[in-house]
Amino acid sequence: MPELPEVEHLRRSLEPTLVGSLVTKAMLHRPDVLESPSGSVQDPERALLADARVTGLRRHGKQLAVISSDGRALRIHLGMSGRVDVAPWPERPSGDPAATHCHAAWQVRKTDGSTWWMGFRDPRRFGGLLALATPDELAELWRPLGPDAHLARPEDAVDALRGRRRQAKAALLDQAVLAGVGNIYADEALFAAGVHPLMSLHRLREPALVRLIAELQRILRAAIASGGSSLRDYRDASGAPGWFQTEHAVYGRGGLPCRVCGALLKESTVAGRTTSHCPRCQTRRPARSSCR
DNA sequence: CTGCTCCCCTGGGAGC
DNA sequence: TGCTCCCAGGGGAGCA
Repeated sequence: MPELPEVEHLRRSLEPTLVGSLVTKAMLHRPDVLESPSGSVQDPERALLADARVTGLRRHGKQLAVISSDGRALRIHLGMSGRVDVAPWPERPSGDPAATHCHAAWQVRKTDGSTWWMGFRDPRRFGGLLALATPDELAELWRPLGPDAHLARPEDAVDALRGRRRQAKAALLDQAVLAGVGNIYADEALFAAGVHPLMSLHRLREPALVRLIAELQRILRAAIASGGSSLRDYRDASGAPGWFQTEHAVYGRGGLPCRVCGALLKESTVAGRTTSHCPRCQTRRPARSSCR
């Protein structure tokens, strides 16, 4: 599961293959991973953009959408374990372990005449594909989401958080507040900003909110530049892992010493998710943060 | 509104 | 080597 940086890295790595290309074949191996806003899908191949010319790849938060010239779009959500792979056609041999849990596949032809294979794999099937018939349907789908955590202007992201009576971590994880932040980057941003995960946002002063967003966006940018964090499943479209996980200051480091102050990081459950934070660097009153 | 709990599903690692 | 238990990047539903 990929969070925003992994999805953005995927979007960028798919662009050279997909944008401008023609979808010459679409295959659905597992019907229940494909839905439409109304629920059922009558014509799976058309829903998967068969015969479409791809004009762009858009991302909002953790969701990716393949846009075609006739208005159709396909929303890809990776869930916890989703991946999209591309490889030169013909399709990888069936014995290839990389072909397991491949629920949908495409053949695309680039303008240079080369033919490529693309596959959507998702072992846990928390992700999925959603077929949109028009640009309006995509807009409607994304309307409930908060501003994209990476693309939003800092002041707009601060607006999204300001005044909410919620625990800071719960708010960051809520896609309707700010889109794209998941468990890793929520913990990392809170640590970098010196904010305790249980701190109520409405008790944060303006400078603390500004700092939280600044640190969050800085970390997201750095993670995107690193190709994202690879824990277990995540790989980009060419199968390469990211390496941002080596930069994690708190995520997955419960019980280990804080890299800033040396205190032992605490692990707990916040908003239903495993959370680690530094008891010394992340106070409930971030204005008095003792580190950095 | 907010926060819980439970559920969806498979695979990998730890411990016995 | 094999079994069981627990955990995992996400998100939605139902309930207090």
